[in-house]
Amino acid sequence: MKEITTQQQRVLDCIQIYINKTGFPPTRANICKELGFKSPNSAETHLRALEKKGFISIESGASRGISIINSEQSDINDGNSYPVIGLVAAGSPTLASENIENKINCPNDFFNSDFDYFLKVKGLSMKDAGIMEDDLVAVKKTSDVKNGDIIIARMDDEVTLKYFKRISPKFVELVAANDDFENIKVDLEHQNFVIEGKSVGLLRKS
Amino acid sequence: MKEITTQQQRVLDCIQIYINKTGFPPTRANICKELGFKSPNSAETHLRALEKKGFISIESGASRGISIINSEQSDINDGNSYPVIGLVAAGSPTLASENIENKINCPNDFFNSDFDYFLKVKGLSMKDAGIMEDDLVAVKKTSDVKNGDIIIARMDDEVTLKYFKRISPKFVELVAANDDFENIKVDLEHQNFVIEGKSVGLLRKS
DNA sequence: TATTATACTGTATATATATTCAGTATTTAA
DNA sequence: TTAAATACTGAATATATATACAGTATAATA
Repeated sequence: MKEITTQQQRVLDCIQIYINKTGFPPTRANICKELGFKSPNSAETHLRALEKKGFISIESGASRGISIINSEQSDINDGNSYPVIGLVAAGSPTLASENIENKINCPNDFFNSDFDYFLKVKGLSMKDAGIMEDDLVAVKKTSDVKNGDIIIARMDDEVTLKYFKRISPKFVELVAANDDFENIKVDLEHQNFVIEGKSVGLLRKS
Repeated sequence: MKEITTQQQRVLDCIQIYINKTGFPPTRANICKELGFKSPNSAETHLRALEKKGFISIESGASRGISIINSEQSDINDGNSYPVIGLVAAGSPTLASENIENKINCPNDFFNSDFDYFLKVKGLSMKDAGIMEDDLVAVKKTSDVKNGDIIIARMDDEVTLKYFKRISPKFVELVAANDDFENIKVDLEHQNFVIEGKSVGLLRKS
């Protein structure tokens, strides 16, 4: 993160205050009015500078398309607000903001183990384990898993929730809790396989 | 706060998710794209309905001028303590201290509805509904239940967790979510039947 | 029965807004 | 000392966006 100038800081503060007040970001004209500029281009150039330095992002063409990039809350929570991440068929369940559906406040000792985020379940492959569609699985990011653990695994670009079962040093089986689903045998040497974490709890809102 | 319809809830969720994702509220067109509407006026009318009911505020003329009104926020009491009550075959699940196994701290807006206590599940009669042994069901004390609700019912001295199904003015059926269990037909006139409450959420620690 | 609320499609438009271009001036780094 | 970054004014414009208007249809309510 590069250094910010006094004026740029004023503009950044102005954006934050505007969002706090109204719930949505300002236009160029709004910023001008707040800070006394007479040309929208004053705001524009400051915004572009802030964007270049990584303090904000600007969605091209969108009105009020400014969002403040918060470098503080690096990725995970620091208090007791946990992100909810959608389980998408393709792509990793990262904590990048575009994957975060919302956040849930809950004590950090809520489950028996600490955890990092909630994963919103799609499909019924773990039905017999009592995990239903739209359930929120509390996930602890770790690769330290043992047989019988419910794990979040990524193969190539597909993310799945399955029981973990090691069948030999080089082979792992991902076991579904639903007769309608096939188990997946993973060749650790020849397949791209990553363990994202394991389930340490579950939350259902209904 | 008036009642919200299913579609209005979808629009409200859509707005919240959009803000979480992008940092700024959606346009009418954005909402249409997300929810599959073909006319911006579909979004417009939903927004006006949500505004009228007090869920959002809309700044006239401003682009993306939507902000969500958070009615829950008023309670600073975020560390509420809820009792965990064991589901015992005989006897009512009362809040008397001898029935309280322990207490759990969780925000009072944790589930979609407010609730009164956690019920610790015994047995697998609701297995196919994703409710397993030792799960904690968040229970709202009420007798206002409708078909399909998962209810906590007491017959004579036996407490059970079942689906509620009214089959006639004088008969109710308690439906299990497990083929190994028989459904129970209740004669409201001749049997001692009390609805203790209904499930509004679930918590699993594992 | 009429009325209101809900839930949409489809078209049109005034205006809100981002963004470019043309300047001026000062300060900082190579 | 030359370029690049900062810090503005002022005008112009394509388009993004809110919003009104005209319909259709269904369910709930009085």
